[in-house]
Amino acid sequence: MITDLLQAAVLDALTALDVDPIPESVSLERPANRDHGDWSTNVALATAKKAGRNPRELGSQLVEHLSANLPDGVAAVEIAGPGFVNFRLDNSWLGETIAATTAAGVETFGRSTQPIPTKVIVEFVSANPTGPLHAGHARGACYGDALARLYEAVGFDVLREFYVNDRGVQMQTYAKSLLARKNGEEPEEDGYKGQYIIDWAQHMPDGLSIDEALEWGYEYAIADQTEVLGQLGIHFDLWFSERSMVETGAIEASLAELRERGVVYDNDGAVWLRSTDYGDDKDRVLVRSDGDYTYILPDIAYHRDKFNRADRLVNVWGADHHGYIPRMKAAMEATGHDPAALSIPITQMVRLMRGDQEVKLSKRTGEIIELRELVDEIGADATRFLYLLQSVETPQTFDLQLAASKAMENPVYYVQMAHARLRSIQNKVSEAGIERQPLEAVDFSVLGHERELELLRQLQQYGDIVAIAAREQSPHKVINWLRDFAAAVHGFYHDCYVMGEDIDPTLTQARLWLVEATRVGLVSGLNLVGVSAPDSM
RNA sequence: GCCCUCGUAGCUCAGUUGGAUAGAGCGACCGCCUCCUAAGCGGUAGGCCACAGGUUCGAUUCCUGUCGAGGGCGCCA
Repeated sequence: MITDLLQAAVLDALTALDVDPIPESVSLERPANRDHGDWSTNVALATAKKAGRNPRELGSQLVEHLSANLPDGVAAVEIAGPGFVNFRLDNSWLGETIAATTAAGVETFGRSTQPIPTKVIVEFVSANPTGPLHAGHARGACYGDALARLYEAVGFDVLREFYVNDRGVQMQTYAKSLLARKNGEEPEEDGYKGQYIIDWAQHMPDGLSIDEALEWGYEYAIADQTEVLGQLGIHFDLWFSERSMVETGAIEASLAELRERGVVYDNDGAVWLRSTDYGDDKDRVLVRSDGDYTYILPDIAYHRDKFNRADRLVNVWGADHHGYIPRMKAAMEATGHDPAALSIPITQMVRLMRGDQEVKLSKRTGEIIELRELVDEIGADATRFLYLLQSVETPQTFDLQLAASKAMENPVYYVQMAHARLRSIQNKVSEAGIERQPLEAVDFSVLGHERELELLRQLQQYGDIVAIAAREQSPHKVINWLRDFAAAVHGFYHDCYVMGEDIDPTLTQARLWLVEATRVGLVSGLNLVGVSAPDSM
């Protein structure tokens, strides 16, 4: 890697200049402004004070030393600003980047080649099995799956899990509501009143008992949720049943363990977790005075189970659950687990708009918009891409009109069109009877157009972007890269013709390889966010 | 009242462990098709990075406070 080379060269120079102390690491970054070269280090600024030197002066000395001993691939070293040292590369990296990218291919480009022996469980969606998924679940669904893909890309061993709250009063209520509708009656006061209950009840067999209705409704809801998630290309490795932990005794085992650790106590006939000892603002009831569990005890049991199977846990929760993070972390600490091994990204709320108009309810049912309606209206690719468009930490405004638009103003079409154009070039060239020659036979020194350089610069950055996106749990960074990269593709497409009367065959070959490398990058990025790369549009 | 998240262009949002002149898309205005899809490309205008302090060579970024927005504070899940 060029960065290793540069770091070593800078450290050598610092030693030669008797800088003391020598910094532990030399940070290299890509300057935002291209006039500042290809790579830049602030090492002179960072070390000057400790070493009792003037930053700008130290920088100049570094430049002098480095210029006299130019590292391979470096064309020039310059001093700038308060003491930045900037590196300008020669053009040898162009061909190298193309070769590396195409050799890696879409499956491995930008991804870690070495598996990390760490098991990560990403739990997301985890909606109640009492109805269809609605639009509010979409952000967590798209985010959770993209996060899982990112973790896989950097080498983790990843499991996707859906925690099914199939125990508790809501299941009874759900079953009663189904039965009521089956009999043509209104559900009781606090029952489920949605249109979907009426629709689903019609499919339910006659004469079911409440337990049978519960089982039937449970299966039906899970099947429905699985289907719509499948439309989005989201599949879970495990649908973990809360109820199963009653049967296996896992819940009682967890409670016994908590008692053993002395972190629970009895009061008012209930069993309490002493969570205030671990940073929570209140102690929490684990077992109610009527003997039933609150949600938190099964939750603890579930996390205990997960920690037995994995090293790191990631729970994707909606903003309405953020208040539960402290108690969950407290519970983990109380059970002897490292709270830092559990991370809980929160997805902020989404406002659905149709143009200027806020969309609160479904036109069809007059109720909360189902995820299925959303996917039917705008498609799976747009749903995934647009929900990932921005950081989940910030509330999102989602415009359905824009999402359904088949014009370039729609970011997902803009990016997919970039891929279609690359394919189009390849097809045209192929139709003209031109074959891409072996890499070794191609002269990449003919490349150098600003559009070409921009594509290659972005390809070079992609691996870093993936690593940062995974580390920061921010798939939207991949989306941003894709948008920038697509812009570079459209610019190249516009200004740099691959084939034509006035295009030298040597240039055609070099650009043909560049097109393929670019395509690999684009497809790899789209795969990471679960969006398709169509060959034509 | 307490807790969490957030506040950047007219709108929707980026901003990579604190770096150089804060970016992109949309909208507005102005250009570019004899040529692999103009479903595109280029340019111009548009900013007190909510506000006030602090930390330091340097703060949109870190800390504190104020104001504003959203969410949460059950023996519901």
